[in-house]
Amino acid sequence: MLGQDDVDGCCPGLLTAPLDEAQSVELAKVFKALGDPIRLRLLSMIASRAGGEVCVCDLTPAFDLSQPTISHHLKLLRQAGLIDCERRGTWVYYWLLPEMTDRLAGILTRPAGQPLPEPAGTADGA
Amino acid sequence: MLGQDDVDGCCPGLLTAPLDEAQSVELAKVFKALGDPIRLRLLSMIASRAGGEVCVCDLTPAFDLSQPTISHHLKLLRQAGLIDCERRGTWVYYWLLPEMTDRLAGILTRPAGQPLPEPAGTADGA
DNA sequence: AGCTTACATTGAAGGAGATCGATACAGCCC
DNA sequence: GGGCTGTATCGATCTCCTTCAATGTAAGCT
Repeated sequence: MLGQDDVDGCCPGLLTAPLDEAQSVELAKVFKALGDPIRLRLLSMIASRAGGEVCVCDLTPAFDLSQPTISHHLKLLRQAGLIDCERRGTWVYYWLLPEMTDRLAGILTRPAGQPLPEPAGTADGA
Repeated sequence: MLGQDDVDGCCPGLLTAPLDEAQSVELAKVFKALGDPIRLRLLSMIASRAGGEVCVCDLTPAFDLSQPTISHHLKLLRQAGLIDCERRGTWVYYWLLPEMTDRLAGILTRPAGQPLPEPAGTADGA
């Protein structure tokens, strides 16, 4: 999933070559998961946790939303491959899957040797 | 916009500290703009263009969608701060705003000195 | 077993987003 | 000016997403 082909090449990049249709669909799923304030806050709370994992019981009360809603958002983040979870007794713990965020960061990073010209009509423009 | 406070600190990070509500709302807008296959392909076509800019007339025929739909997606990408455009005669040219993608990449990059433990029950777990 | 707590799933309601046809606007050409 | 081409906006429709209350499931406790 998510353009595994590219990973072979080490530096895929949304920004260096046009994405094909299948890649864009896979990538969009992950970005869509990040495209919600609640999920972003959930992810940041999980990722920034010292021990590396957070109990749902610590996440839910931080929001003004019902418990099923939080559970739903966590599910979407998990389906996007951004986090994973494990039940431990009564509680469920979530943690970040840094592989995915690393991949996204790489996809959004342009290789150094590719400066953008300034086409905004200031240099050679009109 | 988009957590300008953080930029001062140089390494904001979704992954190092919990996002506050306002930050998450701003960030979510940008990720939401990326959360669509069409917009991802548009962005990659624009960003990977050699000259740094693309004419809409080169973008529209690459998709099986109507011209207003492509225009709409370009507008969303522009409102997200990911691209900008300029009319030049009859045609309109779009280009990437690398500041935004750089910022996103930074936000998704964890500082080196913060290895994640593996809580998945393989080490000390059950 | 029965009760209680923690979390997930289901089903429904409301709102937001994607898409299109029609139309408006901007600039070129005759 | 009149017609033509390229692009944006408008309005409507349809689908998807967010949210909740209700319910189901898993685990601990008495």
